[in-house]
Amino acid sequence: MSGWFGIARSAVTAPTRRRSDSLANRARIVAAARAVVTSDAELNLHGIAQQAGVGQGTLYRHFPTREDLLAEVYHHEVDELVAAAPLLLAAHAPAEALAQWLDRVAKYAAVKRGVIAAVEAALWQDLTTKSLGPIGAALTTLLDAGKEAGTIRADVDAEDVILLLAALTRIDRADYDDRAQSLLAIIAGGLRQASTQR
Amino acid sequence: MSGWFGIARSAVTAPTRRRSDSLANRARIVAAARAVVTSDAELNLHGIAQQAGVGQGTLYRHFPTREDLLAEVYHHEVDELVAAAPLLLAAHAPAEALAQWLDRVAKYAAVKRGVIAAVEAALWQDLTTKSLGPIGAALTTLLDAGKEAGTIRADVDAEDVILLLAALTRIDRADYDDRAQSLLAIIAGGLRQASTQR
DNA sequence: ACCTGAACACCGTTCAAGT
DNA sequence: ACCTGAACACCGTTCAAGT
Repeated sequence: MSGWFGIARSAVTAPTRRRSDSLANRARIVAAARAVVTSDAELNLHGIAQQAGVGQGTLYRHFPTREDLLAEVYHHEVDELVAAAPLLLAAHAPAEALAQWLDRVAKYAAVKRGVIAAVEAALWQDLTTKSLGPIGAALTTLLDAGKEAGTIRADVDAEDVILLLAALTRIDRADYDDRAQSLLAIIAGGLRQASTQR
Repeated sequence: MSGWFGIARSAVTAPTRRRSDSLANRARIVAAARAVVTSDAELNLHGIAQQAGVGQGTLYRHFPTREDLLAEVYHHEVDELVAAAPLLLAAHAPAEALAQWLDRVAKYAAVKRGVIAAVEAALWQDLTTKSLGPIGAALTTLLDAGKEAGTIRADVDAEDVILLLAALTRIDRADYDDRAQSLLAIIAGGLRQASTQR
């Protein structure tokens, strides 16, 4: 279910058998990063390496960019979002399914701001590869269904939505709930095809 | 015309008479920053100080944060945007005026990405002061007119729009024109009150 | 009153040496 | 094959000394 689209999550794990210390280090790095991100905020790479008890070089070997690390930390959250798309589509009309999916993204983002960063990271990672990545694919599914139904604008794509979603990151923690809802309402509304209008 | 709303642009220029070398330094710093921003990108503060021929401390004295500096560099652009709002409102229906104003923002952003950063900076600067700043005021004027006419959602405000506009910064230079238009269409559409719909 | 620039702190990145 | 950690580069920020 989580591998709903056949895209490799991380090319870092090579086909060759890996040494056990390497795997252990990788796990400790991810655990340390998750702890930092979950607690308050701001992960700095030196600190992560130290808390994980590995050298900086080791961190780099496993995760060349901060995005790679974040993507791994939010592995599960991303999977859940990806899995939710077809389920929502089965239960609701496309435009409504999309709105609910966006809502779910906002909920994740409320708990952990990094989720959005990870969502972005997942996209940027793959943008060079021309493929959009699992999150992009999930979004595309939702958008396409709506376009076919005539309730979503034909001239928008997943990248548009992800770019706009990045705004959630900048909201002040204090008034996140209200403002996130505002932004999502604007985005969801803007994606709708005003077929009955005018 | 530019001071259409009685908000001081910069509190750095104190009421007391300033020394001429101070003024000259300030001008040179702004000129250097403008040159850097206009040419390609990435302004680093050490470099600006060096190109301006002043010490780092001097740069700091004049512009405590990078945002302060950017805001000054884009002084004129911000003024023009602010001045455009009432003119557009006089010539078009509110929702249309808003759409055109957003379009103008995108045009500025196309030439110089920093404009958006400055727009954001201008807002963030003043967010602590509770006032929204000139750009926020201009946007509020546009939104309010639309709300009164019943063509703009009543539950959105200037900060929502500015948060979403920040997405323009992240667009790849290569496909800026197309994608900026997409994003603006979504934003403008999402701000509209779907009064005739449903 | 304002300026200079050495110095500090922080953080991402690399690489020679180790096992 | 993988790891370590000193070292480098970069950049924002501060501050003692100068005029």
